[in-house]
Amino acid sequence: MKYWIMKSEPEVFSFQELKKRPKKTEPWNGVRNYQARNFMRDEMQEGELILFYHSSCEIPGVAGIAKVSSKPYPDSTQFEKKSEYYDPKATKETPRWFLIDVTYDQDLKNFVSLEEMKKHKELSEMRLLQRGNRLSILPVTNKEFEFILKLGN
DNA sequence: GCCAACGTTGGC
DNA sequence: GCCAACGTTGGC
Repeated sequence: MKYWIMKSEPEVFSFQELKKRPKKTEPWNGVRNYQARNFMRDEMQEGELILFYHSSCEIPGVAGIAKVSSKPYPDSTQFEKKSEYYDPKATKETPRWFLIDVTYDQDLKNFVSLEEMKKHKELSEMRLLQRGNRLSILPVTNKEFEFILKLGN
């Protein structure tokens, strides 16, 4: 069982919007970074828990808990000419971009801000907090996950 | 809006 | 295969 953190700009797609989806589920499309793709395609397993992180906003931080809810499959937006995520080098025979579905799991009582996370030495090794890190999907250790869950509840 | 850090592209 | 130029991310 692995744990993950996935970043989303709340103005584009927030944790609250995920919860409001009819099936509380959303395909995590638009990822165009190979490392992040590889996590989705090769490592993420159905049922694994995700810290849903809000980035590029007034108060960045973890907004809630989600879970992986599908096996990997091709991101359909790569084939759509009108999509901002269109990739002319991708074909249906050899798709380049894969994704998994993400489903709402649980709310946190409190939003756990980036500022808060930085205060705790228990989280000092988190990849999210290392400088220069820009990956939108990152693994989180069991201890880090539990610690953040505790901060939020 | 700035800028550090990094990923990607493309000429050679 | 190198590497400069360029683009993007994301906190501040």
